[in-house]
Amino acid sequence: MPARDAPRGRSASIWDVARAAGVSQQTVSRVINGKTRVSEETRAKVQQVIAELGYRPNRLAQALAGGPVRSVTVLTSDTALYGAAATLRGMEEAARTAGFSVGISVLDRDSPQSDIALRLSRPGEPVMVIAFDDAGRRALHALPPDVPVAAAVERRADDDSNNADDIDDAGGPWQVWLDDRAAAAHATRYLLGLGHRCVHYVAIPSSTSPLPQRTRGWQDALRGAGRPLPEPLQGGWTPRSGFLAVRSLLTDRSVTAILCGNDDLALGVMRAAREAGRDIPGDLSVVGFDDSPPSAYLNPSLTTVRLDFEALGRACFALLHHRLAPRTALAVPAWSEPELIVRESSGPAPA
Amino acid sequence: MPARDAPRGRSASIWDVARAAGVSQQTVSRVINGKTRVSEETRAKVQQVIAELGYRPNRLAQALAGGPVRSVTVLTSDTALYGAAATLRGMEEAARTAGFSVGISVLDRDSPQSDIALRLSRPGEPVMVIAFDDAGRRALHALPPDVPVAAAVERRADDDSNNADDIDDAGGPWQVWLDDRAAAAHATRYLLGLGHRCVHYVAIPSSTSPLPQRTRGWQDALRGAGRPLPEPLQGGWTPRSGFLAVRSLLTDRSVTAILCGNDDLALGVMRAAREAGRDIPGDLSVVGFDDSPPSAYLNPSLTTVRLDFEALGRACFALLHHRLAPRTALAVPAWSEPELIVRESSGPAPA
DNA sequence: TTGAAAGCGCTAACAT
DNA sequence: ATGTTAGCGCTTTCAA
Repeated sequence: MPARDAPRGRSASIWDVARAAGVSQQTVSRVINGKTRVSEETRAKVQQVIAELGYRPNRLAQALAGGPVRSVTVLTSDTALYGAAATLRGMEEAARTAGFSVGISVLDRDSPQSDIALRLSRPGEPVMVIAFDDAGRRALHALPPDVPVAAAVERRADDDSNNADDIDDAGGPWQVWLDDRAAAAHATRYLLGLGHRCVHYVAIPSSTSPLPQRTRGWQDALRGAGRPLPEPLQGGWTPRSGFLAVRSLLTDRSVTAILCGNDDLALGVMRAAREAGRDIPGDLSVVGFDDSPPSAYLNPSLTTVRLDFEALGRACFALLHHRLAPRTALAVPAWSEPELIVRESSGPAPA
Repeated sequence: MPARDAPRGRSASIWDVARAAGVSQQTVSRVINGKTRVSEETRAKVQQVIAELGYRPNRLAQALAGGPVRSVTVLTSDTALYGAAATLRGMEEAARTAGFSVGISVLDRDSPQSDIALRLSRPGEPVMVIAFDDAGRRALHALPPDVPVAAAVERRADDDSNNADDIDDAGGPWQVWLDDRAAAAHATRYLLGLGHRCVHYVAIPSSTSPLPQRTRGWQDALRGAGRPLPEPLQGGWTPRSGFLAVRSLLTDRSVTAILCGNDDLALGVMRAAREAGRDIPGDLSVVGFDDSPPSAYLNPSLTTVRLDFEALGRACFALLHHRLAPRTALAVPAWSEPELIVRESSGPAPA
């Protein structure tokens, strides 16, 4: 066994452990990795030395030497948004539980796509993309082909659209999504069921063109009920954008129900309603999307669609994990279907 | 120059570039790192080949070979909380801008401290800790001594406490914090100035013992005004905990002003007030802490203390960066002082 | 200005 | 069951 110096300033390496334990460096490696080909006696001795020296394996070196992949980078575009933040939490938790270290890289609105590869710690580094919006989606497409990737996306893969522009399986089957479309339709039907003649919609910016899933679901329900389709109002991600989007609309008293692309928009809409002298839910019903944490405590509390972002994030990791190390069966944990949570902000249409 | 095979499946390495460019591997390294000792001609040639081959340096190998440190791991305990999430955003942005890759590891409520070192990708990996709460603080203490660390913490280093238990400079000077104490005092004085006899306080869980900064600031102001000090009410992090904490208190009509440890608590408090038939701000003033995004749009909109978490995160990285590579001067970007944002939820004491 | 050699800490393949 | 060897892709010496 080649002699190595004792640690001098630098922290203990696998060689230091090997020398102190009187075994080869390779045996230490076997112990670290839980391989079976080590006698109980030797294993115990090595682990004792590891504890004594405070040895911690260098994951960089492990990865470089071709060890199993134990790291993943998450690309996401705005962690200030509840959906992205919750999805990230789910991904991080699942990855950490599986022994992966998690890198995160936030996409600027206008970060050049050529940068994407440089955010990875090495060629071939596995990646998860939170691609609910356009920045995420562009990043997903800009990823080099040799990168193993799984993504949480907006649209469903089995979309029934005829629009060729909308067909896009660049991510292959390695995608997970929530059924926004059905959820939006369900929420809209709920409002129609309350007697509202029409339901207006304030849209979030979307990654899909021409029509995002939530917008489609809303249209599905209106069409199904034989109602006219008003133009969707274009909002952003913030309460302010919701506020601005509906301000003029609210002067029209025939508008009695508004579905919002997320809870923040709904917050702005409710504010605008208050300033317009509208009563919620007396003469205006407002429904949000996401069930972000404050929603249950707003005044009035917000009727909204609960989406299981955390479980979606966990499932996305499970998908990636399976892609990296296919085991017997692909076991992706299930996530809950979107669920309408009825609270105070919605009620029967005014007489 | 030793011959190497062309890339076969694996992506291009520095050797592939060297061979294709007809230079040594070392010269390619110089070009990558922007060293000056390369002729213009050679540099151009190498860069052209790099582009042709789609070569991307392997950051793992760079780090392993003793290159400059270009990665950092953030330890944080609950990214669902606005303060932690905003601080993380600031850290990530600053780090990415400086060319660092960012790892993130979320601390469980009861993750064993022995785990901490294993979350790092290598011994000596630099770390930032978001230590606003107890989990973060314990992680900060559990970090091995050879780890370069900077932390965003709750308490100020120059605390005037006499309690030895409270003195703790384990993190050394590599800490940044917001002046919670002064801010809480300011908010409390603001309420007293509106004519309120007393101000009650609903506390967030805290990393410092026995008394967290916000609680102290609140007490400072009450003492300064010669008012009695009610027991602080213990809340958690959620609206629900705020709701539960004050429910019984609100039956007492002499309670006219409540300061909350964060905006989520305030949300729950306002809900409880509504259910108790109290009018805000007519007969009850509520003030929050953090200025989280929804606050401006709540009903009523929330008077709160704005804290510049993102800038704090950026400053924390600047500190760490300087620690890793001391340059001429330590230039830590300034962050804003806490600022009271007066909105609709606070007003004069009832007659 | 450029090249060659050594080695970062580890794992895999092949010994024994 | 354990040891030896050869890299992983790069940066640092040191030489030319």
